[in-house]
Amino acid sequence: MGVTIHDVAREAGVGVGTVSRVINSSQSVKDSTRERVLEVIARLNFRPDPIARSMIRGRTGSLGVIVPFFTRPFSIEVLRGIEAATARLGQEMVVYNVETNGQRDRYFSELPMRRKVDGLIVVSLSPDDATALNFEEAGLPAVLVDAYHPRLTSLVVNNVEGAYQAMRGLLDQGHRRIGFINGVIEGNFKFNQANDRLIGVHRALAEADIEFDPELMVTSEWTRQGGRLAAQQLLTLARLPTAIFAASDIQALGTLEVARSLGLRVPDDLSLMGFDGIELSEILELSTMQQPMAEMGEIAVARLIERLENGPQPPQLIRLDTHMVKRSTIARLE
Amino acid sequence: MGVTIHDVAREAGVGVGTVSRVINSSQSVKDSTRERVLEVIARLNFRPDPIARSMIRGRTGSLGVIVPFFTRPFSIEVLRGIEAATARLGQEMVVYNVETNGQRDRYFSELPMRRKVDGLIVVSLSPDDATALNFEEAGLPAVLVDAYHPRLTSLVVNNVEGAYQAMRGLLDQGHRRIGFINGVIEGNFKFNQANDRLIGVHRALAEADIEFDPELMVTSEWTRQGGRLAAQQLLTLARLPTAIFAASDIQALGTLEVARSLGLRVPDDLSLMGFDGIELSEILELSTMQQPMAEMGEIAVARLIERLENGPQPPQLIRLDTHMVKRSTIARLE
DNA sequence: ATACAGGCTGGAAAGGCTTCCAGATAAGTA
DNA sequence: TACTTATCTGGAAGCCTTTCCAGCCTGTAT
Repeated sequence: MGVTIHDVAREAGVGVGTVSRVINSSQSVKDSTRERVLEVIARLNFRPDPIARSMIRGRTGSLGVIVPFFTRPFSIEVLRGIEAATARLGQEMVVYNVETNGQRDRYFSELPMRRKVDGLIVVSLSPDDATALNFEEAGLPAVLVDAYHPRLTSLVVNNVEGAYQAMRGLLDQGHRRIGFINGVIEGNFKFNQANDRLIGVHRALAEADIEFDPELMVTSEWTRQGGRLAAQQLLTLARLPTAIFAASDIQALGTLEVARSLGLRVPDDLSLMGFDGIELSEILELSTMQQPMAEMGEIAVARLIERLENGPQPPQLIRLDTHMVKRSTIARLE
Repeated sequence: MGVTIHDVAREAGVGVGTVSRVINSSQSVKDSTRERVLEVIARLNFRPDPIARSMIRGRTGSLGVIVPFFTRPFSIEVLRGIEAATARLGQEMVVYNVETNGQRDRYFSELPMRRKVDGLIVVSLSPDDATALNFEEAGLPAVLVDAYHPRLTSLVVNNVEGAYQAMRGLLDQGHRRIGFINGVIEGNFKFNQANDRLIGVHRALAEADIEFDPELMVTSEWTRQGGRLAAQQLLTLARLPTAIFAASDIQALGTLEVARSLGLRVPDDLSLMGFDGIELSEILELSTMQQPMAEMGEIAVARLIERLENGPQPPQLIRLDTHMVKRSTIARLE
């Protein structure tokens, strides 16, 4: 315990510089010397202290992830991709969970100061201009996943197109009266997925020449309970929708529960389409729009590391595709 | 960017020692001095570098979690508790996911060397003696969750009692022919939850004066697919069981799926009892034995921090209780 | 007026590594 | 043999804090 580079140097009869060069596999060390040092390192079971290393290198070897409600299936899937990529690259992943606006703001403003992580991945949260600038000035590379800011590399799914296709899936089965449960607009931050999905819905409707009926659109939280509340509203309308598109699988689950409790059979009485493609959707046999969640995590790490190795890069907007996975919650309307 | 304690000292016309004392709120600083320094700190937006700090303090402010398949619902729930506790204490949580024995062994042997975390929480993995000793010698405090080692503080659920009660729940409903799907024994490591649960099953059976029928006990992996395989075996027996107790909810899910595909109605044709109490069990209306997962995570952090503050403590075995939550997958056998 | 205790303060040392510069050695050239 | 060049190597400086020790300055007791 506590064996340092000096101990190794003394024991091997060389200078500390040489030991350092061996550790960092610099080529300008004579083979015979290298071997001697290596032998001592092994014998003493020496490991360079990562803290001292970061101290001088200015890199910690850790990547931070700021993620709201990290136990949400969506977050978990993204985290899975991030973890896989960081582990592969010998980096560590530290997760900053946010459940309140206060927490979010604190992390946004504090993290750049304490340089405890080399880079930041922000999931499902779009920083405001001041925050983005702050990241930049502090020299903390950041990439966004499922969120967007013009100054930061952002990974998003084509929400407009995804929602459009989801609606088309329903429309193509003959549905005309389709409920839409959207996610609630995020705090005071600008960009959000919800808006794009709404646009896609409108486009599909317009294309099918169906007039948008406001009472068919309900907004709720991105949760099971939110889905329940929204479905409750939709499924007690005087004129029932024959299908519902929920902006997330988790809201679709809530819808499913309400439908069941109301004695509505899915898909016979009600067709249902989700969004995300979390594992639950498979278990529930829920039709959905699949997002490449883990892949987004992996790409985010790759971008971050690239930025770390090669210095500042122009921000990039990376748009990935969703695809429909048809399961058994959709039926043709006779 | 890059403002150090020296800059502050110069700007405030004091020595670095004084600035340090102000930062660390030592009381031996004259009020007038303190204010002057504080003013400069605010003006320069100075934040002490956490790396330099850990360098000298020997504490990093991070806790590591070694967890197998961290996306498993069980792991996530434990992680949730850990995250909540660490965040509350201003610590960071870094997660080391393990998916192979190699990974596990590497983390076990490497982590104590690189002192990147102040302490370790090991979930669902029981270290062997050499590893436990290694932790000790390296001075890395570790606590185990859902795992056990005599030299380490361990948090477990009363698996014997839990399994016993689960079986009693079934027995009390008149079931006599009960299948048991157990989890597979973990690698070459000694302690495991599976064994205890088996003991509980035996006890309940013995008490009910039922002879143990080996063909009713199947072992599979702790996964959905494992559950499917086991259920497939159990539900194609010549004499079908009227109930099944699965050692985890996730295996119960697999069982549910096989039952459905075989045209067996749950609970009419087959009663089903799970173990864990993950969110999915609620969604599926699955009866189960609830473990206090998040709570285990919180307690683990508390113990670790206590150990960190107050120095070595004798290892403790903390046993928590499970409790039965009755939902709709169990019916009385007529 | 002198001595002394106590409160504050400055700054060197330490913590473990990497990097850079200069020196030493070996090899090559005239 | 004398001189260059290339290859290796040693060790000091530096990264940014905290801590410890010594010194300064008051105010108080004698």
